[in-house]
Amino acid sequence: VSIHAVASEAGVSAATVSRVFNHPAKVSQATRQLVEEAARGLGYAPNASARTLRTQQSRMLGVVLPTLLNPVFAECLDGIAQAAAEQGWAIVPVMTHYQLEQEQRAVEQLTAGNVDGLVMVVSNPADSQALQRLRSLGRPYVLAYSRHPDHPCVSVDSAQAVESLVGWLVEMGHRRIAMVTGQTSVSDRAQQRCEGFARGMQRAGLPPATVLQVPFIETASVAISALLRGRERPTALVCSNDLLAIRGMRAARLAGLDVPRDISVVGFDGIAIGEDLMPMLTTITQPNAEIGRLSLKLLLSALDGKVELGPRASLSLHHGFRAGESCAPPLPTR
Amino acid sequence: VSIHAVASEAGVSAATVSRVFNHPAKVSQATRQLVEEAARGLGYAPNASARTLRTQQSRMLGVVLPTLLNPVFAECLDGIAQAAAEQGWAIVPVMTHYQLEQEQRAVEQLTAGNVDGLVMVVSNPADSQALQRLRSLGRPYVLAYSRHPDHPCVSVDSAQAVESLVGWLVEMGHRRIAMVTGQTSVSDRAQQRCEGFARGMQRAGLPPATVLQVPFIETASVAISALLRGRERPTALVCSNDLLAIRGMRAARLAGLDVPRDISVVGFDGIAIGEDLMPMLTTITQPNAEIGRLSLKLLLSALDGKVELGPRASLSLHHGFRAGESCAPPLPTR
DNA sequence: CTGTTAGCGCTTTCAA
DNA sequence: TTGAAAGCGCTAACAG
Repeated sequence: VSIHAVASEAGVSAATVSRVFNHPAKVSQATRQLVEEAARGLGYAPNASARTLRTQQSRMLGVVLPTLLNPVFAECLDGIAQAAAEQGWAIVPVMTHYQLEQEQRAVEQLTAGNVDGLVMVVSNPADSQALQRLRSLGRPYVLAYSRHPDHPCVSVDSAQAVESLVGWLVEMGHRRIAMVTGQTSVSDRAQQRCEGFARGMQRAGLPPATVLQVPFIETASVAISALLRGRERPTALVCSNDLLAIRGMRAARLAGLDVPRDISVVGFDGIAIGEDLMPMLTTITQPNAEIGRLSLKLLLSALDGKVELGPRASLSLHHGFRAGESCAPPLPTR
Repeated sequence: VSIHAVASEAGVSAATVSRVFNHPAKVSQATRQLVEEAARGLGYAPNASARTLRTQQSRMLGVVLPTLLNPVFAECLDGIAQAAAEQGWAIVPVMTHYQLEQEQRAVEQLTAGNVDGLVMVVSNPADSQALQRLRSLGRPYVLAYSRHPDHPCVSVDSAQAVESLVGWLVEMGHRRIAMVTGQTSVSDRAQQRCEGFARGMQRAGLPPATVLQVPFIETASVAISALLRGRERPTALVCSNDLLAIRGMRAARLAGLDVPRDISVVGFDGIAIGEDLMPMLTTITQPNAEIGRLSLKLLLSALDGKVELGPRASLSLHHGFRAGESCAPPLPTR
């Protein structure tokens, strides 16, 4: 059922039907009602591809993200989807599983697929050719979580967050604090968090501390256990994300340590499930859904021409802190 | 850069360029190479909407699901996305947040948006007009997780799973077993699980037991605490999903009970994070990613004409069981 | 306020 | 094996 069916049903031209849907004010009251009725009667809905072909606007946005298996990104995509739905846009998500090459392919696929813009979730500006490509194509895009002077980003200041967190732990009495992180070479966010950690330790006048890097999530528990079994083990563990922190808590318990009595654990991200744990995970929270929502809104503003999508458009959001139950002052040393 | 640009660059007609991309065998070796080179040189990629308009095939699939905030659905969508990417299809997810009305809208939006088919995740055949609509439109669709004799479904037999689970608990020594579930009126899966629970209890010769319904996730902890504070409290809690089970464990601990010593807790779904908890969550596992993957593949087979999408196409998968650490024999009564 | 017309980029007969 | 031509459904000048 096409626009012509509606047109002839209503006894008007296709152009008029089109106007009723796109510029209702340009059509007389009477004609409009006539057309609307005909459309309803036939169950007509404008054909999206025809409209896209004609207007060069698909009202679809691509979202490139590593995985949905980390709740951070699920929460973020949820925010993106919500904002998109509100504005009548559709989203097309593509998962890269942290593979640069897949990110590349995703961007290629999405741009060929006529999306009007993209949200790149945790893309790494340092080594992503995908971003270059987008720029050279002139496709509007926004980076979520990343921070970079050359791109429009929506993020929180992780480094500062971790730095102040370290201060908080020190105030609580901790001295031997270790950092656990994923591969810093592939994640600029992990890097920033480590940097914040280093700054925090330095500012507290403490010596540079252990930074345990666990490349694969599967081996995290093992590595953390080893760290905890050592003598002079840390009294607090700062983890670069919540999933790692949760594994850290498990590793600690398996090593016979009580959290938080024997060891404090802190995460980063603020995924919802952390609140339901026992002990509730202490963590730096990011407004994940909000980051998604705002990334999308920023993108839409740009498509509206309301905003120029340069680095100056970047948004820096506030992080939060969930006190939780996984931290406590260290036991007095005997 | 359109097909004509490539055509004139290569000194052939647009039709030939089209053939090179769609039916390479119909073009001579020489011409093909010529065209391929020209296309590469110009960075040409066929315009998706034009192609869709012409062929009436968008290579896009809609996915309607309640939320990404429950890892079950995130895992499922991950599977869907993976299968789609493998076959070169794009997906357009829409979240309903369990609102029937939004489900309706989602289907309307997606069909108008020219998706070639849809995966409906946990749609409730009993009260979803959206499914009727899809059927009357003749749009292919597959239900994930649902079980219904009139629709093509990909699911596991929850009732049977819970029934056997109850048997396992009874064998372990439990007699006072309670079920905790979300609103059964809106979820046919919750209903099935409760039914399996009832059957299991009956089969064990135990009296019909408490079934605690917690409509809102926020209030789950409160309700569960109340249940656990009662005298003659249950020694085991069967929860209709993992999120509920995790909250249940927290509620138990807050009530001063040790899991599993004082109370056993079992979940349903097999979300990944359950494995990292302390104690590791005992649960009936569903192959969530696989359910997504297979739903999508079934849909694609139907679009290929390889399969007729009737109820006979439904797939029943095996559930699994993760022994975990959240269950133990009940303490001997003094 | 409404209709006519042209064309978005592509695929597919049909004819050569 | 290739090209010419028509048309998928829609929108936006433009003219009336």
